[in-house]
Amino acid sequence: MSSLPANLAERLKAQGVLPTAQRLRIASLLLASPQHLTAEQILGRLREGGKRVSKATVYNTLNLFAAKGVIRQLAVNGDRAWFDSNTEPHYHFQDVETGALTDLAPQEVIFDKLPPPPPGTEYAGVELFIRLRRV
Amino acid sequence: MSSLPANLAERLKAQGVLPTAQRLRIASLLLASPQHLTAEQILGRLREGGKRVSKATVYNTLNLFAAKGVIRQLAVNGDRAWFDSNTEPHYHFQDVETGALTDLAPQEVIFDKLPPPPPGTEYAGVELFIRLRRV
DNA sequence: ATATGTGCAAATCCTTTGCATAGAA
DNA sequence: TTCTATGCAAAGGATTTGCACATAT
Repeated sequence: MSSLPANLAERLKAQGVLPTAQRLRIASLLLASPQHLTAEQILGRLREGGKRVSKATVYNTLNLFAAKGVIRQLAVNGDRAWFDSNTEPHYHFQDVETGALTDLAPQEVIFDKLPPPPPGTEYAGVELFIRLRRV
Repeated sequence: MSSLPANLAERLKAQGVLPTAQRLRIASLLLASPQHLTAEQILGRLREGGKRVSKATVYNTLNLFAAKGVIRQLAVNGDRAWFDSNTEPHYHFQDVETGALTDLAPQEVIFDKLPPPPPGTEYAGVELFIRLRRV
């Protein structure tokens, strides 16, 4: 419904990103479906696919995409960053052991009460992680 | 109300932590009040106070404390870990720019609906970060 | 005694950066 | 051309680890 490869270049341009070959490769990989990938995973998959992309470009591109709102960067585990292809408001389950993330549709979480932003501030986003342990 | 220095050794023992001199120093610093500190901040304050503690011991101790439930480790910003002296259920405001954390009392957030844990899993905790931007 | 903790420096892991080359406008 | 992107290797910063010495039971 959103980003067929053919539209990708347009989509990137619309979000202020010059659509180069490497950026299109990274975008088509990550935006193919709702998913959470690390930089290393993305680099690995590109190289499996025979694509030549440097680690620096992967990081540069992911940071650029996150800054332009093409993807969302999740800082969950402290150790490494996860990049989420879903930029719509939503929440996450997180496996305590592996750190793996699963999307939660926004309607699965309803807040009855949230604190107002303190004076001089405004909401910039709500991050909700429900940690799960296997039993 | 909770951990006067005199009780600290008992408290650590009760939670399965051998109360050594370094551990007591770190505990009395961090548990003195509800706060969020990084490992580097803790190391710095101990050394300002003329205490001799190695970086490795600070990290070892913080990890041990977190594993034993003496403190809570927050993985928010991706770059460095924050250690929270408050182990009671509660949530956080987070400054988007600095990453600084502020406690939210649990009664300030009320969930009307939360998803059930998927089969084979159970809740291990709920992390809620409300990101704030200065205006 | 015997197990556990501590300190130091080196090692590791993720991410960023400097700089020369390649590509886009 | 002129500006921006890419690749490579080196640098950077937080955290962990190996090992000898010190401390706890």
